[in-house]
Amino acid sequence: MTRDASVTRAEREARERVEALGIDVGAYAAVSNIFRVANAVRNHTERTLLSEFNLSFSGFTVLWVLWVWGPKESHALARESGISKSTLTGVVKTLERLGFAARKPHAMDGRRVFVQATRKGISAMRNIFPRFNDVEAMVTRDLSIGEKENLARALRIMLHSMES
Amino acid sequence: MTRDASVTRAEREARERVEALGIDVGAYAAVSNIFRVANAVRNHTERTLLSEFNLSFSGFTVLWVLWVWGPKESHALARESGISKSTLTGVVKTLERLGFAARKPHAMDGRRVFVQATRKGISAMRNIFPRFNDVEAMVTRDLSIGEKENLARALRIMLHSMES
DNA sequence: ATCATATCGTTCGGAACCTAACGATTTCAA
DNA sequence: TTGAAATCGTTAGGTTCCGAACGATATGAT
Repeated sequence: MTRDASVTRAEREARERVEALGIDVGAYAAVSNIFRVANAVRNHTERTLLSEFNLSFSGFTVLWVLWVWGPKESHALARESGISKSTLTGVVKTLERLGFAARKPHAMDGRRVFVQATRKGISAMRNIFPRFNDVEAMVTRDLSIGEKENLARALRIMLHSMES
Repeated sequence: MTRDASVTRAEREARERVEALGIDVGAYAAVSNIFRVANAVRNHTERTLLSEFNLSFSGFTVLWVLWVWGPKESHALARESGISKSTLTGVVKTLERLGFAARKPHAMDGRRVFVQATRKGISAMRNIFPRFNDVEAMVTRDLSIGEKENLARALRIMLHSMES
C-alpha cells in the first residue's frame, strides 16, 4: 500500500522562507512537525471524543493520571499532568463538578490534599481511553512497527537532551 | 559520544500500567512522547525566551506567520496559526497593545480585516526567531542528520493519515 | 430592486492557562 | 519553646482557548 510522506503544503511554504534565514532547517522541520501533530491530535480528540463527556484535553489528562496511578497529591498530579498547580486547582474543580474526581484531606499534613478518581470517573475512563488509543493507532497506522519504535526513540532522546 | 535513548521514568511507569489494558503500546509510546516533547519545548520557550517580550506561545506563532508570509486576513491567519477565529481576535488585540501588529481594513470588502506585523514586531522577530531556532537545535542536538530526517518524515506521514 | 443565504470578524460566556502572592501549616535550628 | 523559613493549595488578575451567536457586509437568485 502506498503512503504519503510528502512535505505538507504548510511545511513546504514555511521551509522555503526560513531557509533564506540561515537557520538549522533539520531542527526546524523536526520540531515544527511535532507541534503540528500534537495540535492536530489534541483538536481531533477534543472535538470527536472528549466533548461527549464535557472534558477538556487537560481534564482528560488529569483523569488519566489518576486512573493509571491512583490517588495523588495536588502538586504531584500537576507535575505528572504537565500543568501548573493553580491550573490544576481549576481543572480538579471542573472534574469534581462533573463527578469524575474528589478531593481528600491528607491524614497527617493539613497543607496537603489528595485527589482521586470517583467510580464515575473510572467508568468514564474505561470508555474513553480505548477510544483515545484508537486515535493513537489511527494516527500511526501508516508507520511500520520499526518506524514507530524509531520515532518514540528519537523523541526520548530529545526529552533527555532537554533535561540536561 | 554516548547519548540517552532510555525510556523516561514517566513513560516507563505509564507503559507498565497501560500494557495491562491490552492497548496498542507502540501507538501509545509514539503519541504520548509527541505530547511530552511539545509541552517541554513550549514551556521552556515561554519561560526562557518569550517572557522577555511579553509574548505567549500563540502570540509568537501568529507574529511568526506574519513575519514569514506578510500581511494576512484574519481567517487565514487563524488557520495558519492553528487557533480559532475568536482566539485570533484576542491574540491580535494583545499583539496590537504590544505594538507588534496592526489591523487594516480590506479595500474592497467591509467584512474583512488584514493583520500585519509592525516594524517593531519585525524587529522583535529578528531577535526572537534565531533564538527559538537555537532551542530547536538544542532539542535535536543528540539526533543524527538521518534520525532528524526520519523523525520529520514519520511525523509527515502521521499528518497525512489524519487528513484522510 | 429585493430578499434569502453566506461569510467575516467580533462578542459572549465559560473553562484553561500562567505567575505572583496569600493564608494555613509544617519543619527545623537555636 | 519560639520563630524563621519552607511548603502546600488557593486566590487574584490577566491572557488564551473555544463554540455559538451576533451585526455588518457581500453574493446571487428571482
